[in-house]
Amino acid sequence: MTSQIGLGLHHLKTLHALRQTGSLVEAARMLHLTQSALSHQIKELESRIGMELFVRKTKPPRFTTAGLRLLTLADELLPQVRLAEQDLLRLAGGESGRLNMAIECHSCFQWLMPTIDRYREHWPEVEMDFASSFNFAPLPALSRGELDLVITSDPMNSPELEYIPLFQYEMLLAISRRHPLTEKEWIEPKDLEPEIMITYPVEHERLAVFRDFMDPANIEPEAIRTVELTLMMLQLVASQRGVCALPNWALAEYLDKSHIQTRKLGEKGIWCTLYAAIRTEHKGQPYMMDFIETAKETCFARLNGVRPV
Amino acid sequence: MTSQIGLGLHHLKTLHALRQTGSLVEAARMLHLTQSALSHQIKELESRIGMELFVRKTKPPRFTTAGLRLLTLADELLPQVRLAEQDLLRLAGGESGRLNMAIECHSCFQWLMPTIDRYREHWPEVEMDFASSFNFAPLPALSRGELDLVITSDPMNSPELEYIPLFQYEMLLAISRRHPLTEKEWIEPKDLEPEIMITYPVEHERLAVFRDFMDPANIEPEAIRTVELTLMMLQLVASQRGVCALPNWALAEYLDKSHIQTRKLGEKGIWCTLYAAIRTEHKGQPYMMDFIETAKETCFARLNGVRPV
DNA sequence: TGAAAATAATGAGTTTGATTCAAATTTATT
DNA sequence: AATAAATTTGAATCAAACTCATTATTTTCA
Repeated sequence: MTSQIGLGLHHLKTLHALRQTGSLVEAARMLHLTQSALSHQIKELESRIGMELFVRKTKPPRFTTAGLRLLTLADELLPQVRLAEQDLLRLAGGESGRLNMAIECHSCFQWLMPTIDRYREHWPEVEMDFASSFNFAPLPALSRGELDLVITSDPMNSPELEYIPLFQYEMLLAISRRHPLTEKEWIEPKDLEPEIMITYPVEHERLAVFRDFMDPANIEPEAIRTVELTLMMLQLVASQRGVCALPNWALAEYLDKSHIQTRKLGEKGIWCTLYAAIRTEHKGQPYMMDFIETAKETCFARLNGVRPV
Repeated sequence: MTSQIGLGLHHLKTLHALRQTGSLVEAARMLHLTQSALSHQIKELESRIGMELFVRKTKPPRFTTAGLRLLTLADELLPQVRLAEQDLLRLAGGESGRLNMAIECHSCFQWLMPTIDRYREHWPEVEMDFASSFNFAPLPALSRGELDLVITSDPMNSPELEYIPLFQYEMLLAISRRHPLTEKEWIEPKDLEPEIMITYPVEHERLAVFRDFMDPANIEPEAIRTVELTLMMLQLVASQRGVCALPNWALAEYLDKSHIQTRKLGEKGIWCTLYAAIRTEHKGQPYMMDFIETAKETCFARLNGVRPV
């Protein structure tokens, strides 16, 4: 072609990720590349079209007209590419699998439902189901083949299981805005000693507040109260009946509406990784990997505060 | 990304060109690559998605479902990419140019009009005009700066002019279907000695039948009759008033309707290249190169029998 | 404001993937 | 069956894209 810019899909993916994350570092993590790679890539593209694509001086980068034009293109193309690739996978993979799921992290319903909706459109023949029981250990069930996919934040080592990281999130403490701890920038373990902790009804070790924060400091809360629903937890917190630790993205939508504030757990905060656990034999299966891919995309698109890998 | 096929725009361009040309050789020429490159490229892609994209055993390749799916994608994406690149060029290039055109090949109106229509949508500020006079030499006018673009099939050497090849076409002899020469597979120069040649009213040397076919064999036709309109030429041929030589693509649409047949000129046929002539200073100017690009695309899309470069 | 941390840019070197070349193989043509 | 055309293949080449290590810039916060 004569008037060639030499635009490639990777350019569009980069710009797309850059807008979504707001920084090269994060975008790079999302794309499994180095920040340097993206920097070079964009610079090269800019030199070819003879213009800047975004203004670097601002914190979330501000895109120029040219950059915005390419983002528009990315928004048009990438989904179409995605659909085509799904179609090809289905054509090739052929076999329709089974997808019995369970979640360990109860807040996950929030993004799991939209994920399933999107996924079902392209894999109509995949049989999906939920193991909704609250009181059994999903990972052993996965090993035994009763389940096919488990969303979990603490991998349990096993040769037959494979853990694919979905994203990272921060565990925050939710407190009433009238709570004395609002005075503090971040929470120390001993701050929680006089508090009533509201948690999901799962084993102690499964909860990151205990496992990664209070237990290491050898601190116990005044009391523990378990509730099954996130919304109810927040009601209790708002009405000063206790405090609770929840993922930042699960809290995000309630911060404005309710009388709740959040604080970091420890100076650096507690960061967790959410994984999709599957049996090793399923690794690489198109219908499976595509579900995970869809899940990731859904999360990054809908959840505030989550980070790649 | 997890379930990555690694599809690239170059794959889509290749498939697209393959469908348009019907063979790897031609597709490669269209993309300015070797046919080997395309072969490797496709094979690699096929191995990644685990299926064949087209059946090679047939003359025009028959695409598989997977191949068709990718072609659908190509039809969606490539135009969008094209538009975006045009927008970027315009954003960058800024200056709106002038485009005074002239054609030496009279049949060219057929594709020039659609080209201009498409082009104007994206370069509304470029001022376009035609030098429609039939009896002046366009190339000198181009040198003098009176024109900006000339469509010609015989370049005249000059340091300040640049020739960009658009496509190749075959010059065919059009004869009545009751004409005795229909007996022959292909035409020899001496076959034309007793014939009345119908031509456009331009200089003898400018006509490929004479320059490349009869002159070298030192043969003259019985008589020469000039007409300005292609359609009238064909009417005369059909009613046995003479024969004429025209580009294959100009003839294509009349072959079914009228009582006309065509024959190759010489065993191998006469192949001509059509060029866009511009002043060297304009080479690389976005608005100019993009016009030429649009012209090429229009031709390949609308004209039967033309070949890349 | 100045020091430390985070983020981005840069240059050199490396890797990977894409392309070419030359030769072999297959397919079409006479 | 023989020749020509198109395609495939493998090895070598080339260039784009990436990483690593370093420097520069920006942001944060004491």
